[in-house]
Amino acid sequence: MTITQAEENHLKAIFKIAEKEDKPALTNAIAAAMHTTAASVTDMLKRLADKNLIVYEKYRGVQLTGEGNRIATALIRKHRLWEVFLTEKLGFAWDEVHDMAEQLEHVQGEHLVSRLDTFLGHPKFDPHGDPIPDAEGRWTYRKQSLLTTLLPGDRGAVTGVDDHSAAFLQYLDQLGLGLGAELELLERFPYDHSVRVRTRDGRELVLSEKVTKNLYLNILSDRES
Amino acid sequence: MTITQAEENHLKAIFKIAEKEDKPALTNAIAAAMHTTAASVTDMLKRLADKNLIVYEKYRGVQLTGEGNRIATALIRKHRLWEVFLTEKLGFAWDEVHDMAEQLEHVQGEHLVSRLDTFLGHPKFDPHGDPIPDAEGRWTYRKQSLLTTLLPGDRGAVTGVDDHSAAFLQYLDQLGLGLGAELELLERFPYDHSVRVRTRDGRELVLSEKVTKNLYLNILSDRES
DNA sequence: TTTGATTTTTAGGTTAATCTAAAAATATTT
DNA sequence: AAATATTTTTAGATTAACCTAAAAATCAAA
Repeated sequence: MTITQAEENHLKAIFKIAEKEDKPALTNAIAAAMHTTAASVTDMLKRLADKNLIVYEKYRGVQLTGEGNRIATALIRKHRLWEVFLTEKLGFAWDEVHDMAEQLEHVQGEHLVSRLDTFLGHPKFDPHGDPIPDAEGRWTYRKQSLLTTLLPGDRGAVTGVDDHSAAFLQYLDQLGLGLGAELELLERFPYDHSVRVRTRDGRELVLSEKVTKNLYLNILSDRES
Repeated sequence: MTITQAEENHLKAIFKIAEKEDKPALTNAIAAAMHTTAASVTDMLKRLADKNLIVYEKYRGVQLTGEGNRIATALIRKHRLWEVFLTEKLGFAWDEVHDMAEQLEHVQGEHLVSRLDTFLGHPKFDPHGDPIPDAEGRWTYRKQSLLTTLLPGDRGAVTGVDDHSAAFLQYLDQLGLGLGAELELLERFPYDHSVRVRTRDGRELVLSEKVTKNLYLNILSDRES
């Protein structure tokens, strides 16, 4: 049975929504993610259900079957590996690679993914810090916390972002807060939930709530006090 | 104006047919190259003519316009650069890369081709010895002759193939006649147009007409006699 | 718990890209 | 130059993937 690109993309969207919200994906949510309409999604859901890639109950949302899950995971794996290629090998910035990876992930070829993986040195995370599932679909987990959850004195290194927009990624670049950047939380401002931090090179920055809610860090040690 | 993948593929087929036959491409020839039907091609030709990518005269065949030519050339450039990537970087054999490159050539992205080109070191030929046009669409020419045209005593190095089938490429691998392999023509057999050659490492091979008609070499020196 | 709002589905298109079968044009051969 | 063969086009379908507008189902709230 052949799976089209549009079908693959819908499976990926369903996977991501179900993962984030931890419940069946709803038609509207999928439509928003795919930039299409609810009617188009309903159409597609029927097709995916016919192919046993999802379990679809009218008006109740959808869940991936084992096979649907496998396909979505493989697609995410390919997407993220190509993102690593584009940044590491071709020198693109982390805010430029999404659209290209979106196309590259659909390229089919015996051994293509595994050879790409080997060529890249079996990376575990993509340029945005998102984990890359292995060939068997296993995920690498790690402790990371939103910057909102840190307390004054806590230090951490940037491990990922929640907002993947080019605007946010470029802003982080401007601030010198790429993946791996270390910072210490100096102060929290309850008024607007902004925070003051100190970077490794001694710069002090004030980060808005919008930033702190979208930045993940792994905590390096307890607060110094 | 958007150009679809199917349209791009037809332009490429038209380019290759017109180049090889040195005259307008005919409907049937395009259909054969695209593995579709004459009726489908006629349909597509109308669409391409509407977009001013070809000059189409009913029953008379088609030629590319300047813009059509530009698109076809860019596509061939991308295809061949990706083939270099797949062989040089991912370790695929020259008979395995065509189908993947066929998909990769359609991936769109600002600077993607130029960065790939740079990453690969601006290769001038693909893994089959076919020239890679530069960013401005300029081709690299070089002298090469079909093995059929060599005379006893002539020596040459393999520069390319006419038949790109996996079967032929694999057979050449078996014979140790990859790109760059050197050989000397020892003897021609008029009966079946086969030839006897000696390879660099002293092996003697008899090559059928089917092989000699599909193998290009650059002649290294005049015959020794 | 009925009413109003929201979400989802259905009904009925559209477009690109294909197809087959039949008609028309061109080419070939006697 | 007719007759025949071949090629090409037209006519009419089909399928995937979308769309809008209207109907139906579910949810929220007075």
